[in-house]
Amino acid sequence: MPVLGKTKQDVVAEFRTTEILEAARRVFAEQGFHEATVDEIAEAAGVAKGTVYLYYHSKKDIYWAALKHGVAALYEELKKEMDNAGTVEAKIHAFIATKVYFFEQHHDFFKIYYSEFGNAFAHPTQIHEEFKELYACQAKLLEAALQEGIKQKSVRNVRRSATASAISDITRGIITQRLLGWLKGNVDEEIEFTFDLVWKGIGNR
Amino acid sequence: MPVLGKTKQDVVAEFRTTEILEAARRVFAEQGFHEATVDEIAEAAGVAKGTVYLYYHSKKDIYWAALKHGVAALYEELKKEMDNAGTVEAKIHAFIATKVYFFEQHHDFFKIYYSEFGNAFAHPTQIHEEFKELYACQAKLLEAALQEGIKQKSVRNVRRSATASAISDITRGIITQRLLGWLKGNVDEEIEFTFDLVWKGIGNR
Amino acid sequence: MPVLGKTKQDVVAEFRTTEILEAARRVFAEQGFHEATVDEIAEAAGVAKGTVYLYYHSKKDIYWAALKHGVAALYEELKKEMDNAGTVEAKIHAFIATKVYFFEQHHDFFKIYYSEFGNAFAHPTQIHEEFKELYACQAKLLEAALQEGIKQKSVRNVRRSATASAISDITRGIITQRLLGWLKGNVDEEIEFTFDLVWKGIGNR
Amino acid sequence: MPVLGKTKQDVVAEFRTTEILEAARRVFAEQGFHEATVDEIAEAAGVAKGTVYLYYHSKKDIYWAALKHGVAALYEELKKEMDNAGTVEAKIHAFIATKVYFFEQHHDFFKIYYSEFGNAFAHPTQIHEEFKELYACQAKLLEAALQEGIKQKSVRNVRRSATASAISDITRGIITQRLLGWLKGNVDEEIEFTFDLVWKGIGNR
DNA sequence: CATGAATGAGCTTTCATTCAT
DNA sequence: CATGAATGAAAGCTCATTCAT
Repeated sequence: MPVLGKTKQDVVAEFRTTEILEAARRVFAEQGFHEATVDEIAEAAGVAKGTVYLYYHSKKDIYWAALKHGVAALYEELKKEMDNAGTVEAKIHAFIATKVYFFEQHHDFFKIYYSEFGNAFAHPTQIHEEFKELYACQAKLLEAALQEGIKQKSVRNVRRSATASAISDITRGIITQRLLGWLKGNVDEEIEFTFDLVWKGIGNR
Repeated sequence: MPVLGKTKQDVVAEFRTTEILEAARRVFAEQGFHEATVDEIAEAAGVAKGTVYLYYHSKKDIYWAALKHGVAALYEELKKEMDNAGTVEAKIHAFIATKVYFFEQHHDFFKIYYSEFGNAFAHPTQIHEEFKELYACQAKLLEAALQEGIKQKSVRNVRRSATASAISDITRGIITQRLLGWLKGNVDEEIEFTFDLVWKGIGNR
Repeated sequence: MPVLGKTKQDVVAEFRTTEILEAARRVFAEQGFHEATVDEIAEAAGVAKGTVYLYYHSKKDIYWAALKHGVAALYEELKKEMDNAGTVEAKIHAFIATKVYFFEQHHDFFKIYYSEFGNAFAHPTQIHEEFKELYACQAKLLEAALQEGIKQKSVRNVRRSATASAISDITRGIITQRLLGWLKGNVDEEIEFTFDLVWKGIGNR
Repeated sequence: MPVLGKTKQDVVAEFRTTEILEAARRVFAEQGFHEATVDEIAEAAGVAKGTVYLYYHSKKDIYWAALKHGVAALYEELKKEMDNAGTVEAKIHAFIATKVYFFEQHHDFFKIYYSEFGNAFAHPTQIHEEFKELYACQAKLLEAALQEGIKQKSVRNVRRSATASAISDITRGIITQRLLGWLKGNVDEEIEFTFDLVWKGIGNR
């Protein structure tokens, strides 16, 4: 029966997993972790509550899976776009633009992503260790670009780690404000402005 | 009986209020809003559960009071330090330094402060409108400094609002990383580095 | 100091007791026993909560005192009016009329009085034994009148106890309906109608 | 799977609903609405507390359901018996007898039923509006009979509404006294006596 | 006597999780 | 595999009662 490495059951299982994960993202984003109920997630996924527990051990598990899934997707996109960019300048621009665009398209996910930072303080459990690692991967992309720029003298000899964080923070700031409705206007303008600020801050001369 | 405007009862009431508020800050910081129980707060404050409700109407009330109290204190300090600073450059430096120092001394509060942003997305209720306003006051301090700088030509003609946010975001980033233990080292160095980055980014020439 | 058998303290105590009792009647009538709080009663009486407990042992105590006080007053009035009435017919008329008038003037009390019957089923404790006795006194007034009527042959040889109850029940029915607003109109008409019904029912020929 | 219009689940659900309702009736009757706890009802029904909430939204809901259920059953019986009675005299006799018998068999329910009147004064909320309507249905049965009697001249031209209430009140009085243990004896005698009183009161000549 | 701050038992309701079908 | 009825621990909040002042 198993053909091409995937049985019919595997396919169904994958389908269910994805279905539930996407439902979870929507629900968690709308309600937050605590206000969301497993019932709601199940309903949104079109399955019974018990079925959810066949694929995930607990509510926290679902949350963590949704978070991980999104972070991985973001990372993939960031990596792809930065690799495609030729110059260091272009790479940093790509980082900012890609992240902003990504979250513009996944508001739901950003809410989860962001609030995880908040929770990370509260419960520095193992779950957050993993989150930290995923987050660190993103930073490494930026750090590598900065390193390259410093070598080429196009970037001042800034502390890479701290600078990478700063860029991430500003970028997140833009998204935050757009989601809260404090910043309404053209996204591209926002991106250009931010990049300009950053580049002036770190560029040589 | 009432001497100096304060009766003994006023003193006790104030004592209790403060006691509970500080306990709440600790507990909320450790556990987050939802995980924290009123029982825990009461115990931490050394009073019975019912007593907590004599001074605050609900769990949310306590949380909001703790948040407001801290934000107000931060604002006062920011205002004082920025007013004392002579030049625009000094004002912006003061903003960054004061905020970092403040949270270095009030880790508990930062956790609450920060996670409030996370919640703000999920439930844009009235409580968050008020939070937004308090937060906006901080931004105004920075915007005013930037405006002055632009007039004096010491600052490029950047968009004040967005720039103010960017500065706030970077600053918060530093604190975040220090709290998460991702950034261990001399605070002052961190501050100088950040200020340098910012000033290079926005300064003329 | 004690003059005329009453010290100043006795006077104050009596004043407090009455004050609290009347406040209790109002509050219990408005909110029912369980919804009413001792705080409300104290406030309505213009004293502190602790003071209430100086004069009554418990919330139930207050309730019971309010009930007893009212029932006693009603009994006094019934007895007076029935004694003043010359004929048996007049006595029975007086019973109905006096009771209706009494409750017209003491709506508050009726609510308490009435609901006590409801509670009497639920908790046939000692408190209700006493209530039963007080209630029985009223019945005896009627039974005596009926007995007299039977002797004089103006009343059929009905079973006195059951008939007395029936008269009480109809009378209470009128008041109930007036309080619930199901019966709006002239009270006197209502009384006459009821008396007519009763007298036809029990009268000879 | 669904056979005869009822699936197995429907049967179970109906069973639970009934089970809980009957348990509720017992507990409410014994303790009264406020003293009764949902825990007790659950235990009496042999289910966990959470299960109760699967079938009823709130404690009030359960109470109201129990009340409605009983009132409806009483109405059905009254209607059936009165319809079966040929003469007006028989109809009125049927009303009294049926009501007394019904409550003799459902003491629990009477306690709830009765105390609802008490509560109706205190909180004239929507729930009591509905109760009033159900109660009014009973009155209409009697009024119709009286109307017929008046037409046939077997009944004096009494005010139907007030008379119907009076009959209800006396009937309730009998039950009350039997439940309180103030009246021990043959039920039928009691019924006959009451009917006699009523019929003498309203009958022509 | 009078006060009212403090207490803590007790209540309703929710919901993550389990498991028999 | 899928279901959803059943569970029961846990939490926020109230309020009768006490007692130090």
